[in-house]
Amino acid sequence: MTYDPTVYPQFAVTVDLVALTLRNGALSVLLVERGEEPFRGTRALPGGFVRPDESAADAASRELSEETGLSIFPGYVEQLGTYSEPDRDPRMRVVSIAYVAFAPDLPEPVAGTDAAAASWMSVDDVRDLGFDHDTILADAIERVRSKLEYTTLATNFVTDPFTIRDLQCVYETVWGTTLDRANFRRKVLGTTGFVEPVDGVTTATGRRGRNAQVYRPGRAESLHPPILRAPM
Amino acid sequence: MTYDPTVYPQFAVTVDLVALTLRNGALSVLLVERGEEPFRGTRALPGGFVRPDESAADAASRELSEETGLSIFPGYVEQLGTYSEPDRDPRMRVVSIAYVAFAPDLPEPVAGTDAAAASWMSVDDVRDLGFDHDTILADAIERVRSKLEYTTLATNFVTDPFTIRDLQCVYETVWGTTLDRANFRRKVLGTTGFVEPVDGVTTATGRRGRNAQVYRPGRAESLHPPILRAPM
DNA sequence: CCAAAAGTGTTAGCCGTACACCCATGT
DNA sequence: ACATGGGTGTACGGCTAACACTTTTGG
Repeated sequence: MTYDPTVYPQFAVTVDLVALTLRNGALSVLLVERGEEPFRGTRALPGGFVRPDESAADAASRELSEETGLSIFPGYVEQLGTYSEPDRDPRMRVVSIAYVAFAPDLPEPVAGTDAAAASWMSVDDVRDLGFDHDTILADAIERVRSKLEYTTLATNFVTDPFTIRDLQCVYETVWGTTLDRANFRRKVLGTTGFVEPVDGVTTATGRRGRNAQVYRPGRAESLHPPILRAPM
Repeated sequence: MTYDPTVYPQFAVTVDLVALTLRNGALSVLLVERGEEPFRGTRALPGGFVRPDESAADAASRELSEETGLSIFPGYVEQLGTYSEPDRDPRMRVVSIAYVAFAPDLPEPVAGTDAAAASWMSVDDVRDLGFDHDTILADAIERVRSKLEYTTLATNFVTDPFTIRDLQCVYETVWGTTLDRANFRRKVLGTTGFVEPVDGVTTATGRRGRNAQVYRPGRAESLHPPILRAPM
């Protein structure tokens, strides 16, 4: 035992953000192009250092606002996991706490702000991110896919008055499958607290076809029974 | 923007361990009694600093071996989450990565080693741990309860040749419920890859009643369909 | 009228639940 | 013989999957 624990080692601690949304019918992630070494010119997940007086969750929320250019980020954020391989950053020892954010379709980041370098990209087109961010992104995608099964997470991908069909599109896009319309409707409406109807019809304009009832998110957070995707 | 990101702040990084096992028919956790401030004399989760050249997962495995006094820890370890509130350690800024370990019943930690101060305690009897360890333990218990539903985690709580009944006891103990014996058996055997039969009967000695077929863990890691506990 | 989308009905099969029953073993 | 625990059978209710049908709206 040659290790002296009274002198504890020092680490830099960062947050990395996997902000997910649905854009153009594809699950999309917010990426930045790095302006400095290492990995200058390659894409990476947004993120930054945790400050001495804030929690990692606070740092994640702060960075999300800065990177999207929105004063308050309108989605749901949860911790994904922590990545701590000694060589994951070539400069120094960095431990990074990754967060996943789920948001409805957001405006394109505005030039002239911190968010200028940020842009949305379909997760199917993402390859060769800097650091270990390919791994982090893969973990985040697996997280969102499985959380759709047994939580009401899907409501975080649509804006407040939404239709059952909107919800179905979330499931179909994230899972890459198709679902039976009638059965999906019954399943959602049969789960108390998943959605609540708003007493007014919608989308009377522009579209063909009958107008749809609109809903808001309900109070439930977990689904009993779950909505299972096909066993593969 | 008065923050200078070129001078990144320094943190201490630790791992905290929630080692769970089944002892005397109760879900039990490994605890240590702290020998120094802060929280001297109170119980806490085992853990320690991450060293400069190891990942957090390596640190978790190393600490588990040291605290249990076993050269190799015979269970399954996974990351639980990271706890980073600025005031969670009164001495300094510490970010702690928590791990959960699931193990079959292990021998009592041996005196005269690092593990001397460690002991198993039923989670129902645990209160007032130091730091934020009550929160971490609660998160770990919720994790194990939900992972029983949709993964083969239960096999990590029993030693290699086990019976279906042994598995059922894991579920009943962790969930605090009772399950129908016949239906549980069919569910387990009907899930391909959950368990594999060993061609020999068992426990011919000591017990009353018919001898039970013994099984080993299968290759599957996830359960389709899941074994759902009652909706509460 | 036709197309498109929302909403409802219906049926057959599967699965979960509950419980009864038989088999093997030790006292 | 009997108690104890392993293993099997079965019948019923509910849920799911698949698909047909009706209703509403725009072109």
